[in-house]
Parts: sequence; C-alpha cells; structure tokens
Amino acid sequence: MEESNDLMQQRKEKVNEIRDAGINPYPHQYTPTHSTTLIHKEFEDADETPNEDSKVTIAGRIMTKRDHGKSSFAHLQDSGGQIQIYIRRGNVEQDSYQIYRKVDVGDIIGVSGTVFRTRTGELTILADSIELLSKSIRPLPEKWHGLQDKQTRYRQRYADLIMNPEVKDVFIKRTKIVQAIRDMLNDDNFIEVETPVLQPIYGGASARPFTTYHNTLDQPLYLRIANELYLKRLIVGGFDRVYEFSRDFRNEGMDRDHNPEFTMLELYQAYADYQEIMELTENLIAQTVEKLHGTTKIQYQEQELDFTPPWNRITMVESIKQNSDFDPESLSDDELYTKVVNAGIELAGDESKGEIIAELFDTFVEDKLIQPTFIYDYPIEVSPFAKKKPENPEYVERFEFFISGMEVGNAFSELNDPIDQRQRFLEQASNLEKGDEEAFMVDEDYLRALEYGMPPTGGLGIGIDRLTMLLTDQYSIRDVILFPQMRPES
RNA sequence: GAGCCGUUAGCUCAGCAGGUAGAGCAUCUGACUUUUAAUCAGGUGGUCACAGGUUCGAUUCCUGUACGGCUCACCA
Repeated sequence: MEESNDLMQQRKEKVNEIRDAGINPYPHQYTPTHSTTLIHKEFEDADETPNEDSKVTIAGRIMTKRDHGKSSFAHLQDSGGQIQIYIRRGNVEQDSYQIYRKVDVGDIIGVSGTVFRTRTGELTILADSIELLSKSIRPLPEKWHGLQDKQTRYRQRYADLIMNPEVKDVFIKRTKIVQAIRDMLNDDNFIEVETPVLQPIYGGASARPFTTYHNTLDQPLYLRIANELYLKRLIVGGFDRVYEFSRDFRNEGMDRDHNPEFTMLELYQAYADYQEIMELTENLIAQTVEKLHGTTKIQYQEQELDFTPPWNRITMVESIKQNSDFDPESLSDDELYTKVVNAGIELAGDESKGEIIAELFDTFVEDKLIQPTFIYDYPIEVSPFAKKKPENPEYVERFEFFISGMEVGNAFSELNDPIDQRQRFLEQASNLEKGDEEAFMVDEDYLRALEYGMPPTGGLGIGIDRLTMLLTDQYSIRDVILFPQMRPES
C-alpha cells in the first residue's frame, strides 16, 4: 500500500501548484558545465567579488536551505560533493526567484551563476537563474544526525547514499579495488571470461546451493557456488591464464562475513604451482592496498595490518602445534579422536583424520591469524580438487590466507590427474548419499575435460567482499554490499 | 537455530515505579538581502511495531509474533 503522511501530502500539493504555474516539475534534460568537484578545483583562488569569468552551470540535490527574507543560502550536492549557492532577489531572474520559493530540501535543481567567496570564506555560486529538475515528494532525514537506523540504511540504500557521503566512498573504493586487480591481471596476460551462473551440476566448493528450474529444458538448475570447474575447462581448452569476478550463491547462514550472494575472484594459471600462486597472491593484494592507500600498512578496526610481502607462511599442522597442545601427526587416528573429544570439541564420530585436523585449525588457529598469513598443506579429505603432495599423499598442495581472523582466499595446485579426480568425486558422491549436504555430485563432463589433459595449473580464489571490508575498514560485509540480503519488510 | 538488546512524529531521540505522550531538526504562517545546526514569533503533525493477556484503565507490566542489531552455533 502506498505510504503517505502530511509532509508528503504537502509536497504533492506543491507539485500541482508548480504544474499550475506552467512549470514542468520533471523536465527531461539539463546541461551542467561544472561539477562541485570541478568548481572547488577551478575556483580555489576566487575572492569576494563575483565576476563574469566565473560563470558556471551546475545540477544537484538541495541538502540545506537557509532563507533570509529576500535572500537565501542553500547547499547543493552532486556525485562529488557539495557547494553553497546564494540566491538574492534583485540578482536572480524573476521567474527563477519564484521557482526557488517553491523548492524544498531534497529537490534536484539546476543553477547558473558566478562563483565567489562569501565573507566567511566559503566558495559559493551567486545564482542568476534556477531550474527545477526533479521535485522530491518524500522528505529526507534530518540534516544534523542524518540517517542512522541500520535497517533503513540497508533497505533504502539510496537514502543512505544521499545522507552519508562516507558510505558512497566505501563503494567507490570497492570499485577501485576491483579495477586495480583487473588492471594487474590484464597486464599479466590474464584473460577475463564469463562462465555460467546457472549450472546443471554445482561444484568447486563445499556449500549448499540455491536450486531453480528451467521450464523449457524441464530440468533443475543450480545457481553457482563457484566457477572453478568451468575456468579449469578453459585451461584445458588452451586459455593459459583466465580469471572471472564471479557472483557466487550459497544457501547458508548470514552473519558479519557471509552474505548469500557474494563476489569471488577466481584465477587459473597454467604451468604454475601453489607456491607461485602464493607469490602472485601477496603481490596482487599488496599492490592493490598500495594503490588504494599509498602504503601497505593500514588500519583495520583496532588492528594495524601489514600487507608488505612476503607474508607469513606456515603449514596447517604446524599452526595447530603452535596454537594448541595437539600434535596430530604424532598420534594415531584413534588417539587423536579421543584427545579431541576429551578437549570438549564436538565431533559427529565419522570424521576422518583430515577432517579432525581441519576442525582443530578452525578451533585453535583461525581467529588468531591477524596479519596476512598463508596456511598451507591441507588434509586431502577436505580438498577434493587439489593435487597430492609428492612426498605425503595424505596432504595436498593447497593454501588459504587469513587476515584479521578471516579467511580471505583459497588456492591450490590443481588436481589434473583424471583417475585421481574421479576417485575424489566418488568420495564426495558417497558423502552426499550419507547426508552431507555440502558434498557434491560427480561432474562427468569435467572429468572428460581432464581426460583430454590439463596442464599443471595453479588456481586461486579471493573473497572480494571480505577484501573490501579490510581495505575500507568496515566491520560487516553488509557495509560493502550495496543491497545486502534482508528479510522482506512486513 | 539459541541468548541478549531494540522498534515512540518524516529524521534523531527523551519519557511513563500503569492515568492514552514530549524535545530538537524538518514542515506550515509571519518577519528578515552574506547565512552556514541562521535567528525570532506562532501553529500542524503520533494506531507509542503488531496481536493477545492482566487491570477500572496499558505506550508503560506479562506472553506471543514480525523486523532489525550484537554474540554464539551452523557455514570455507
């Protein structure tokens, strides 16, 4: 139902009055010569005397209004900032003066005039003509406290962006982060590709998918949980370096660092192993931080993070030994299981040794990894697409990196042995049958691709939302996603 | 999924040990031709989230529901 109140009613009546006066409250076009940013730059040295050389035309939203009888001041906001305008009866065209008397805070107007500096030193446009460009009928939040309510800010991001310039700044930085990464990869001969979002078989990660249905094909489809297997098909096809900024979907809980849809950069480089990918990762991210901040040391919440390469590197097992009194490798499977249960960690009972090791890592290590750290060499059971370590087949060549206690990326030397990969798929399929909702199905077409032969390849995934949180000092993933997932308003 | 907290005017917030509400800003009327949280005078504006219960009487106490926040769990 349409929401209304007295304030909106008043404004709707004003729209009618404006129309009755022969003015279109929603005209089609306007041509500004300047933005607020350009004016501040170009007229930095302006003095208190307006002159004809400083004529500008600008468009924006009225954010404040201070009327003084026959003169008035207002602030106009455009995408780059604000500038004050000064309307003075006797100085502005008669029609424009009448229009100005009808406009409200929130309206979008065009102003032509000359730039000068008021005696309090503020750069200001002395208006000589004004046009109404769009009449606002819904009042903006208050000028002083602005819009605070988080629910409203997330649901009505447009209002949040109008009222809170620092929010806009976060999203501009997000774009710059993506652009910096894209530029570096392009310069490094990576090719950006697009792969299916709707997939007949989901895979490439452990997660519950969203399911949908294609009517004409008469078949279920899944929204991708990862694009990994498609990018590796392209490596088979002869693209030696590919990447994609992939919107992925996982049907799981939401919290400070999980949103049901999120953005992951995945890249694959033929002939590289995970050691080379580690170097690529720390350089890619350190350079992104440098481009954004001019330094590789930044503040995140209460912590100073140092992205300067090389980052800490430690194996998963060693990190557990350092942070707990567990030494998984010195114990038999049964001894380890008993010790873990005695330590009060809940297990279902059917975990493999590798799964227990991953559990120990989560419990004792993950949230202690504040500075950028590579954790490498993972148990094979939790890594179905990574290549075994030559000297120890219980572990694979895989790393993840953690910053501020958060997992930000995942990488491995990609498994390219089709026989081994089939075996790993079969284990997943069997876990799926046992009720593991995050296991996945055998992807025969992917196996067929591997059977043609995939070069040795290193692959990497980076959580772009989480990286953005770190580089923009935001506590919640909802503050780096323009429209975070919310329950419907009642 | 669990615990705690929140929801009062367009916005930001008070308040009520139970007697159907108040401020600032915004808005409306008037005054004011360099203000910047402009100022001054006067006015309008509320299903106190929703539904039950207790009570002579509930915005206030109790229960439930919805939505949100934080923490934990789940989740790579």
